Amino acid sequence: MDYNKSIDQKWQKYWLENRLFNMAVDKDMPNKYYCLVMFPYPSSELHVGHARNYVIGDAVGRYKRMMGLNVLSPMGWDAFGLPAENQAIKHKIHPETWTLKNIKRIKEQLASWGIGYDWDREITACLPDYYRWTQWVFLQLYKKGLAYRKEAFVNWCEGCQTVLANEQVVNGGCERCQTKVIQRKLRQWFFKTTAYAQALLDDIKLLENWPERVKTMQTNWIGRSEGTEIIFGVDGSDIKLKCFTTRIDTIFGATFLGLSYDYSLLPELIKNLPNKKEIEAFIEKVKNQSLSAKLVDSFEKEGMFTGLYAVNPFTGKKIPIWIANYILPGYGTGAIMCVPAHDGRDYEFAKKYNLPIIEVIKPNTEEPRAQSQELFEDEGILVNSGEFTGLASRQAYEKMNVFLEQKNIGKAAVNFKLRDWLISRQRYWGAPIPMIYCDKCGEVPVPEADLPVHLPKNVEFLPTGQSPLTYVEEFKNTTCPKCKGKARRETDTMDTFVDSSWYYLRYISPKNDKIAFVKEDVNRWLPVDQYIGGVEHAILHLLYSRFINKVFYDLGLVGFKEPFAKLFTQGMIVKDGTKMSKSRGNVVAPDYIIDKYGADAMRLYILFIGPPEKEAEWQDEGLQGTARFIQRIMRLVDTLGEYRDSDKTSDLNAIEKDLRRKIHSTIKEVTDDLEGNFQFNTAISRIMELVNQIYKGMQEGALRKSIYRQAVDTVFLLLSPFTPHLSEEVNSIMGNKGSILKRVWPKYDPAYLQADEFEIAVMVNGKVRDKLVVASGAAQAEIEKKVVELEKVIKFLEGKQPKKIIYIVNKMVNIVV
RNA sequence: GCGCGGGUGGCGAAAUGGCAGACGCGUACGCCUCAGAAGCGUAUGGGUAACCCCCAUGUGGGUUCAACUCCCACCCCGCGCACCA
Repeated sequence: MDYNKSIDQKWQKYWLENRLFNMAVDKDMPNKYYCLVMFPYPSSELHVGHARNYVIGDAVGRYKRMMGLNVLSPMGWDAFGLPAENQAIKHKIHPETWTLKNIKRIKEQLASWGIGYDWDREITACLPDYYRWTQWVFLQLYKKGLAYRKEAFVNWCEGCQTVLANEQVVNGGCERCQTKVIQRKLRQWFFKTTAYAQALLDDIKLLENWPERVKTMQTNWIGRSEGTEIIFGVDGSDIKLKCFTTRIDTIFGATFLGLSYDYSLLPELIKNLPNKKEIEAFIEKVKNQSLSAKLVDSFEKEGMFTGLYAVNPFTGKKIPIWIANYILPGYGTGAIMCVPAHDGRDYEFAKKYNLPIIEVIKPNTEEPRAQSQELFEDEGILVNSGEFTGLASRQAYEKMNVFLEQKNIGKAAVNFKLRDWLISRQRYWGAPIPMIYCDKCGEVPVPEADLPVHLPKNVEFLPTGQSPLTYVEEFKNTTCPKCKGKARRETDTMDTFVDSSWYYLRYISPKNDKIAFVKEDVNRWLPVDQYIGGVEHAILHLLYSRFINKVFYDLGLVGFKEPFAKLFTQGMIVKDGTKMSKSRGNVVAPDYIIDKYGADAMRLYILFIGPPEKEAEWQDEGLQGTARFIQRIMRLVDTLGEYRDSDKTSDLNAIEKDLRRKIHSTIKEVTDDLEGNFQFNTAISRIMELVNQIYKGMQEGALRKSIYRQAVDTVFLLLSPFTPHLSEEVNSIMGNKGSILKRVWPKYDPAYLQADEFEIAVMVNGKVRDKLVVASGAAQAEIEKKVVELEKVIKFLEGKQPKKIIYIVNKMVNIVV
C-alpha cells in the first residue's frame, strides 16, 4: 500500500463531516478534558517550527479521546497587534484585510496537517463579537478600581514618532530606526496587577503541574522582598524622606542618601535651592539615559549632590543627599539609604565621589579577611553600631524594626518588583479603550449596553505619534453617557495581551452575544486541563491571564483560582542553529513535505525529533527516516492477506510468544510515555522496536495470522495520535467500522510481560565478564553455583575466594573478591 | 552578578543506582537489479590484527559490590532576570 495525499484528504474530510472534534459544553461532563494550545498571532503562514505546537496538542487530544475522555480542543486567533499595522503603513493594505487573509491561509495549513479542532468555537480577537467582551473585561476592572489612569514615563522614539513597548527597545534604541529612545511622560491606562502581587505569588504553589522553570521565572518577576521602611528627616526642612531597605542592619554605615530622578518629593525638595537649575538639568539628562539591561555592566554611575543633608535617626548624624542615576525609578519609594561598605553599587559610587565608607558588619567566620577588601555584602555581626553592636544581622533586623516603630519613623515592609500593567497603546489595531472624557463629568466609562465601541475602518495610517483614531473625528467626538453633552472618546487602544488574557473563557461560549461567558459552563470546563505553548510566554501572557482570572474569581465570575492546571512548554525547532525566520532565510515550509511525504511523515518527525520540551535542530535527512518508517509499516498491511490462520487454537510458538510479550510491553511503555511528560520521541522509538520485531518474526516464517494481525493492529492504534490519517486508513482496511478515535486505547496484560528466561550479566568486581541465560526469577543459590563454574569467572577470580555475591533478579550478578 | 536548564558516538538522542549508546540519521560492505532508485541484510564509541583486553558519559575528587545517574569542587554552553537597595 502506498501512502498518498488522497488518504490525508479523505480522512480530514471524514473528521470534519462526522464532527469528531466538536464538543457540547452545556451538559454534565464527568470526563472532561480541556486541551488548549496557545492561539497564534496570524502574521504569516506557519512553518515547521510553529507546527510542533499544534502537532503536540493534537497528539495529546487524540490520545485522551481514545482514553475515553471528552476532549475540548478549540482554536482561535490573537489577531490584533503591531505587525498588521506596520503592513498597513508600508503596503497600504488594511490591517483587517491582511489579518483575515492570513487566518484563512493558516486555517488551511492546520487542516492539511490533520489537526482536529472544534471550529464551531473559533474566536478572532479583532472582530467586534470578541473585542466587545475585551472592552467588557476592561469595564469590570474599572468598576473595581483596578483600571486607572496616571502619568507615566514611556519609551518614545523621535524617529518613528511613537511609543515603543519595552521589547521594541533594543540596546537603548528603536528596533526599527535605531534612534535613541527617550522617556516621555504620558497619561496612560494601567491595570493594577500590583494589587494581586501577593496572590499571584502565593498561588504559584497551586500550579503543581507547571514546569519549575516557568514558576521560578514568575516568582522572580513578581520579586517579593522583605525589608524596612525608614523615614529620614531633612536638615533645616519639614520634608520627610521615606526609604526602603532590605539591610536595615547596616544603617550605622549609611553615609549618604540616594534619590532617583522621579522621586515624588524631589521638586519640593529642590524648590528653593540655589543650584536648582543645575539639578534640573542633571535630572533631565538622567531621565533620558535609557536603562537597557544589556548595558548595565558598562553603565557609568553618576550623581549630583543636592547641598541638602538628611539625618540618620540611629546616629543623629547628618548625611548628604544625592541624586543618582543608578537608583531605579518606580521601585520601592525611589529613595534609598546608601551603605558603601556593604553594597557594591553604593561602594562604586562612594569611591567615585569620595564619600566615606564605614564598616558596620563583620563576617561571621573566624577566617581573617584580606585587608584590602573594604566591601562585604553578606550578613554577619554588627560592629560600630551603638547599642546594636555584637548582634547578628538577623537579630538586628528585628530589633531595629522595633526601634523604628516605637519612634514612629519606620516599620517592617514588603516590596515587589512587579509593576502595574500599562495597557494603553497609541495604536490603531487593537480594541478601543471604552472610556469617554467629558468636560463636565470627567472620566466616564462607556455603558456596557453600548458595547462594542467599534473600531472605525476608514483611517489614515501614518506614524504621527498619536493613535490614528485621534484623527477620526466621527470616532473621537461623542456624547457623554451621563450628561449627554459633548465629549471625547479615548483614542488609545488596549495592549493585545489584554485580548489573550481571557480568551480561554470565551471558547466555552464563543457565540453568546448576551454575556462574555456563562459561569456554569466555564466552571464545568475549567481550569484548562492541559495548556500547551511556547516558553516565551512564561511571564507576560501567563501572568496576565492568571491576574485576570483572579480578578474574575474575586468578582464571583468564575469559581477557580487558577486558569491553567497543567502547562507544557515546547522547545523551539531551529535550523542551522538559529530560530527559523524569513529574514534569515532558514524557514522550512511544511507544504513541500506534505506533498512529498504526507502529513503523517511530518507529524511523526516533529514528534520524534527529540524531547518535546527541548530545542531541536531540523534535519531533512531525519524527516526521510520517518518517511521510510511509514513505508515500512505500510508494507506490513500488504502482507496481511498472505497469512493463513491455520490453527488459531494451538499454543503460540516461542517466537510468537516473544512477539506477544513485545506487543504488551510496547503498549505499557508507550502509555507510560504519554501519561508522563509527553515523551513522544521515546514512545515512537518503542513502536519502531515492535515493528522491527514483527519483521524479524516474519523473516523467520514463524508468525501466524492472528498474532500478526494483533501486532499490526497494535502498531497502528499506538501510532494513531501521531499518524492519524494512516491509522484511520489501516483501521478501515482491517475491517473496523467508524473512526479509530472511537476505539479504545489498547491495554496490556501484565501476565504477558514476563519472559521465561533472562540473559543476566555476570560481573566480577563490578566489571561485566560474561553472560548467563537463566530461568526467570531463579534463586540466588542456584545462580551462585552456576557462575563460579564459568570459565571467564574462574579466570578473573585468579584463584581467590568470593567475598560477597550480589544478585539482582533477572538483571545481573556481581562477584566481589 | 542572581536564578533555571544542560554537557553522553560523525549527528538527533536513550538509560535517574544494576550490561552506557535503545530508536533513528549518516557511513561502509553485501543482496536484489541490465542499471539506478527504492527495499532488504550485516557492521558501525575509541584504541587494537582481534567480538582477548584496555579506555570511554565536560574536568577533578568522593560515596557504593555497582555511578551518565547520588555528594563535593571546578570548567564550558544555552535560557531567563538584571543597578530591585
